[in-house]
This record gives sequence, C-alpha cells and structure tokens, in this order.
Amino acid sequence: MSQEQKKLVEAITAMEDDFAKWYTDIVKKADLIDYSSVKGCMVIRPYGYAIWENIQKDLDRRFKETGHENVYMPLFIPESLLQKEKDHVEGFAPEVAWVTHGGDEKLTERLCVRPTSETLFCEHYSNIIESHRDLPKLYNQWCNVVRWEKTTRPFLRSREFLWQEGHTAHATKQEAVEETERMLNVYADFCRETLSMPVVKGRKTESDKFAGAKATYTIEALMHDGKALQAGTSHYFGDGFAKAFDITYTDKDNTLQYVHQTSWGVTTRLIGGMIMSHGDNNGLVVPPAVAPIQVIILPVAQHKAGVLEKARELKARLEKSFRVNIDDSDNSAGWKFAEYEMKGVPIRLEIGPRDIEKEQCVLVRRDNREKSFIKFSELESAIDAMLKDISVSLYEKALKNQNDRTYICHTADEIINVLSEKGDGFIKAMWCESEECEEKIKEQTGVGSRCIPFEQEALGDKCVCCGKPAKTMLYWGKSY
RNA sequence: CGGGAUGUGGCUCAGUUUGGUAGAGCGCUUGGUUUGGGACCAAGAUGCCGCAGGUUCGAAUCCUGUCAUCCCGACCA
Repeated sequence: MSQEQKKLVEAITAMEDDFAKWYTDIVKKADLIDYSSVKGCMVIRPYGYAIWENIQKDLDRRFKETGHENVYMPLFIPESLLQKEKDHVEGFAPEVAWVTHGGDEKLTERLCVRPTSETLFCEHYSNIIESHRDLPKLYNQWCNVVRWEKTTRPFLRSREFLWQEGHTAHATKQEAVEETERMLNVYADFCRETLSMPVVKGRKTESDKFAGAKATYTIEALMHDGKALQAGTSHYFGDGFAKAFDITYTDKDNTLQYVHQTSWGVTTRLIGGMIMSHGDNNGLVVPPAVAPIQVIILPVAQHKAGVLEKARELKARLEKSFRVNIDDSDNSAGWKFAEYEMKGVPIRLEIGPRDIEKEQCVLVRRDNREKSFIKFSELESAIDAMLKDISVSLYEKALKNQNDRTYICHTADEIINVLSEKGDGFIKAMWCESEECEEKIKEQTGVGSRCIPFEQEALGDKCVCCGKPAKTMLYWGKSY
C-alpha cells in the first residue's frame, strides 16, 4: 500500500463530506469512548473521562462558590413516588427503565432506575424542611441517570449518561426564580470561559418545557454543521412539586407555606458539544481548560545524545504549572504529530538536537498550527500566554460560526429558502406565541423552536407563520 | 418506532451472488536499521466469521429469530 493510500485509510472522514461520520470517527479515534454490548451505553475511556473530570472540577467549584452542597440520592425510585407529580411522570414514563425482580423474587412494587431525581429530592426535602430557618436548601448531586432512548449517539444521546443535577428549595417564588437564572448564568459562563463555547440564553416555549416545570431556561449552542445543541437547562418549579410532595415550612408568622423549587443540570453531552464546536478535519481540538494534556512533549531524534534527558527535564519543570505529558515511544515523529493532533492536545512541544544547541524549543498550537521558537528561559510564560490565547481564539472562531450561521427570516418561505441556500443554522424570527404556529413551522420548514432568547430584538411585528401581530422573537433550528 | 446499510484476528475490509480446509493491508511481538509531518527490513503470534436455532454429508456463505453499530425519518431532552 502506498503512502497516499495509507493516509486515506487512516484519515477521519472530512466534516464537510459527512458530519455525522466525522463525529463518530473522532470519538472513537481520539480514544474518548468504546462501544459496549448494551445499546446506548458506552465505555468512557481514560482520555474521555479525564475531560469529564476537568469539566466536573470547574463546575463543582462554581457550584460551591454559589453556596451549593453535594449529596447523593438512591439509584432507584419506587413507582408510587415517581407518580406523585402528574406532569412529571407523564413526561418521563415512556423512557424509564424498570427493575421488577430482586434475584428470583418479583418485587411487590417495581422500581424505576432514575431518569432524573426530582422525586427523590422532594421526598427527602419533605422530611428535612420544617422552618424558614431550614431554607434555602441548595443541593447538587453528581451521578448517572438512565433514559431508554430509541436512537443513541455517543455523548449526545445515550441511555445511561453522567450529569449533575442541582435541586433547590426556597422560601419565596422570587428567590427560586433568581436561583434558576443564577444557575443558567453559571452554565453560560462556564461554556464561554472553560469550553470556549458561545451559547444563546433563553427560555423554552410552553410545549418544550421540562415535565413538571413552570418555566425552563436553556443555553443553546450552534455546532459546526449548523445544528443546535441544548447544552444545559435550568428549571423553575414554583410550588407544584412542593404541593405534590407536601414540602412545607413554618414561616416567621407561624403559618405553613409551600417551598418554591428549582432544578438544573448539565451532562456529558457537553463533551459532544465541545467536539462539534471546535473539532476539525485533523481531529479533536480540546479547549485548554479541560484538556487532560495541555502540552505534549515530543522529543525529535530522541536517540541522539542529550535529547531525551532534556525532554524529561522540561517535563519535570513544566509539570509544576501545566498538565504535561511526554511521548518517548519509538513511533516516528510524523506519527506522533498526527496522533496528538487527533487527540486535540492544545500545544505540542518539539525538542531536538538543533533546538538544544540554541537553548530553545518549538511550540506548535493545535488550533491554527502556528509554530514558534521559544527560549527555555521563557517557556512557562509563553505556554501560559498561548493557552489563554487558544482559549480566546476558539471562542471567537465558534462565535463567528454562530453569527455567520444565524439568519433573520420573516416568513416560512424565507426560512425554507435560507435553509436550502445556506444550510442549517439559527433562524431568528418573530412569533405570535401560539403553539399552533410553532408546530406548523416545524412541519413546513423542518426547524423547531430552540428558545425565546433573553436578548430580544424587534425584527418586525408579524408572526413568521400566521402573519398576525407578534412581539416575541424566537430562535429556531434543527437540533441534536 | 418506520426505512436503509453493516457485523469476518486489535483496526479497515475482501470472501456470501453460485455452500466444499478462513484471506489481505494496517496494528501487535522479537531483532536490526531509522527518526524535524503518519519510516524500513526480517522472523513470528493472533479467528467457533455478532449470538441462537434450522436446512445440509458439509454453512462465514442459504433460512428463521435475536442483539449491536451507523445513516435517514418520527419521537424525546
């Protein structure tokens, strides 16, 4: 097989040729996951799990800074408990997995494997909340949940996935609303600062709300192929769950009151979002803040005297400030270059005999492949600056993609034309707030409502669907 | 849940039409030569052909079922 043929065989599918294939190629070849024998359940490999751990660490810090405590709830929910809140159970019933037997014995009441833990938190809150002095309760848990999805894709939609779910109880409606908004902002800040991923903040329409919620806030991100990804949600429950589960407290005037609740969550789907926001035809591009390896040291001509020693010396030194790895395997330099580009390591540090003579090494950025020669004495500051710059550049590039692919439309025909001419993206259009028009647009154009953005713009005064008066601007799009 | 495709050493696949001793390349192991963009030579190891039934003297190949993966759609978040 010639060199050229071999390259074709080993290359990942180009994203402009087949985005779905490109994505599944990357998750496998960058060694993030492996498939398992159960549909929709994947092995998260060390490199993929390390990214999740970094996401967890950063988010967990933000949760703690906003006053939250971590707890752990049971994996199982008795059927009777799940059924206490009518809308909630109706929303989740079609996709819950049930445990019916313990050993050979049939259970008297079947248990569902948690699809989300509202009911468990509510039961617990009803036990521990008595007085206004007990409020607010600001709990979060990191765990796995199971939703029996019909179609699955690694990270984007799996039957079992990892997430965090915050559940809070407050004395007043106002406090709960503030919490819902606060946590949506925490998510949006995290996406921008840590994942370099721009998001649109907004509220879901009535038909798109979480089962049992009074209001669902969402952050929506636009992927490279123009499809939208719901990256995180924050729900305001009012006192609906409190009434269903009898969560009451005695206020200062000695009267019994229902609590007001929220819940909010993000999942391993964020990893999928990260891949589809920054990846390119050479593979993954991992934002520096969550990269398991920030700097990969590649000794060049490592058999020559002094090269390996120098490389290891640099590793020991840089490890104090960054997540650093060295690859001194026998693979060729070219192979290693391609390998760590596939894995999206932000900076490659090349060190060879010629560099050592000059007291310098080569730094190559993953995002734009720019090379620079850096003196040993200036390495830390150069790497630090480069990591920060990569982070900003990734954000700007993703934001540009989002802006370039956001279109304003006034009629259904315009939407259809834009989609066929320019491909998928965000459509901004006015809406009369009727569910009927929302559905009609979905049927006619294929795009569904993503959110009612907090940042409203007056694009006109007529509904994109029925032409009647409209004051609400909606983001529409195809979604994952 | 509907339509389509696929399942053969670790990976990518050929072989299935027309049943007859399981193949290639890559990777892996050992030794040697190499090393600044996916190196080369030599010698090796690796398979109940997704799983379960059936047809047959004989099944990777034909039939039935089942599981998994991918794509499109519906559904869901």
